[in-house]
Amino acid sequence: MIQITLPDNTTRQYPAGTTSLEIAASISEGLARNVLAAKVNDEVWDATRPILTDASLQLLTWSDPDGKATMWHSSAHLMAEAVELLYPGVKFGIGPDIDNGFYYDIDFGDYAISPNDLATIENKMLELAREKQQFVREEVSKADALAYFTEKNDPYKLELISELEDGHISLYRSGYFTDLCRGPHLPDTSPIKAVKLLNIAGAYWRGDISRKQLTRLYGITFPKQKELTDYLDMLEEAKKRDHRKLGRELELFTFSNKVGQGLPLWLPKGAVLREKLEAFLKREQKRAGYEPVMTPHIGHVDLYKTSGHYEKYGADSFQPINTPMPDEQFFLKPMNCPHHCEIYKSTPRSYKDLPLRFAEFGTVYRYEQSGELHGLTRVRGFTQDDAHIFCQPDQVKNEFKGVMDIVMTIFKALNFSDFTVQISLRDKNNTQKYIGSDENWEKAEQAILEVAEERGLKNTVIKYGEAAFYGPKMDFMVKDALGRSWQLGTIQVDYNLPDRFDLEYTGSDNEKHRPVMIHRAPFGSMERFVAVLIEHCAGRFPLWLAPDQVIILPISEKYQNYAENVLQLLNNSDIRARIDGRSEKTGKKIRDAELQKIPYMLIVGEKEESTHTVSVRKHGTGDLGSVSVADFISGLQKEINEMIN
RNA sequence: GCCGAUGUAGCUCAGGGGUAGAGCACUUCCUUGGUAAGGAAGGGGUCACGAGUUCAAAUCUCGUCAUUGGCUCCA
Repeated sequence: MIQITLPDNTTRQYPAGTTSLEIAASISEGLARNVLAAKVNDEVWDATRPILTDASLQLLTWSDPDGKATMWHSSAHLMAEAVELLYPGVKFGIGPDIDNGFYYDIDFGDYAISPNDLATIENKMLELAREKQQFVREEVSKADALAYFTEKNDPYKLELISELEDGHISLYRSGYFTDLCRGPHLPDTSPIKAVKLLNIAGAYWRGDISRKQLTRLYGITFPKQKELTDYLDMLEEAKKRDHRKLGRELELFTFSNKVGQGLPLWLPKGAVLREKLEAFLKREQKRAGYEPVMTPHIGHVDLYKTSGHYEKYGADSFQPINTPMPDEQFFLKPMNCPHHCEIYKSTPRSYKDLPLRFAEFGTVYRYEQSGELHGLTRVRGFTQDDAHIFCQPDQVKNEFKGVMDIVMTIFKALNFSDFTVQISLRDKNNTQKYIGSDENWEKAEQAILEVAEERGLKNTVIKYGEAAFYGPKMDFMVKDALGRSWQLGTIQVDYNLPDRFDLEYTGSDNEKHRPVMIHRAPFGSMERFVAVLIEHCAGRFPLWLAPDQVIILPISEKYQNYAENVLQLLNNSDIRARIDGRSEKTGKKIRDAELQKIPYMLIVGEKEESTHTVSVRKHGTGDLGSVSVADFISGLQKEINEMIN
């Protein structure tokens, strides 16, 4: 007999070799029907795999992330089976589950596959799923595995097997399909009730640009049709929030092929939005002891030779700007740090001067690959809300704390509550690939971890070996409407540039010391931040940011004068407002203002003019009744102050 | 950069070997109105660009450019 410990810490006895599925059945039949996989001693297993020793057991259903992952992984096999039946002879790469579904990389050979074919594959998958095909695990020797896939003529699988260790190879059979696979899988295909193949894309074999490009089919499955419908609705909703679409509709930004790919043009309303964000951060930075600096958009090639960027990125950058002088070259600046290092060097520094915090909204240019450009999130010219802190090693912790406070203030002001923090530390087993002393690394990493702890950050992920060669970092990732994680803010320690630029300060011991440099950008870039913000709030910006905060809607031309009086009062109080003076009915003006997502509409007609009031309508809410202009203004100001102070 | 898809009016799109259509937007006129679309008339397009096939190309073919879904990349 073996002893099984369940999540509630109760234990049960079963004969050795009992499966998780059988254990589930012994608890309740309903549970057994819903079991997709099981966590045995914290390892996800097939629910049909016999348990031979005492173990802790957690039964996994659709509500567990690991249960979903198992179902999607099995769905990838199911799709492969359908594809193999429909397109005999295709070769298979890999087919894992992902955050939202699964994919399979397939070499279709001479078959041409188009989005129109996806429905056929979906139907085949459903047909096969209904057969309740069992997933059967089979442990095989390396020789047998090689023999099987040689016989099947599947070169990609052979390559994968050749790298595996004998004795740790398993195959999974389901229906007509057998795949090299570690598992785990569903007991059978019956939970897969709804299938949607989402798109087709190219993907390099093993992610290697020099190798063959396979066709990647993306899909997702659900145990209920309703869940699929909801998921597809969610994707529709996400499409409506796409910042590229809203950017056009709300007249925030545009692109011109004549100006160039990936070079955004900010329209007046977008510029207001951006300026408000900048002003907000500038105020926070002033409070936190930053000093604004300004640097040019180009820099001499020697600057980037010193920084090391010339060697690393020179060939992939916008190419040098030549001058009438022979051999004189400048580069568009791809980052602000080298310029800021030179500012540091402009005068001798004492430990008493530190920390120094140089801040600049610096516009930089990077020649991103054309296929990578995407709306405002990936562009070739963008403005970083950059700052560089130069400090002593034992000041790192305090500076980190200060930066994190700024990031949190921003997230709070913009209602970003769904974010994660990623801390990237060095690989402790391979310290020689990092620049900087062990002592400083130790100090900085410790400081970052402590600050995260002290600030009570939830959702913190610590990644060892993810640090750049020049220092550990902390990134803030925010989820957008599609559930994609975007990296926004970043705080990064740098031991490299201070060395390369030979930065120094005189310590209390009257000796020269090397300062630590911290790069930080709470927004990341204005472009990316605005893009994520647009999708986050679906274009309904918080009042303090809205390009038009108020629109005045006169009932008819007779009230144009009164509308202008009201506008004047609003403008005098720094409220951004305009009048819709078109010869349209009020209903039409309201509709248009709602579509433009303007926070407040003020309807003015005879009644309002005679009583010096405005009839207030709030976006998305409706009629709020009449108030005096003065009361409206003070109410608005109060609302704004509560948001950003 | 690579693989696939797409490119028709400012926007969203229909059409399709015989020299272009709708809705919204825009202009003008009528209407002067009370909380999500008042009415009429009108202007606007070398159908991305360049070659080729054809009596004839916006439509078919090829190329280029751009957009787009991914991949790779992201100081």
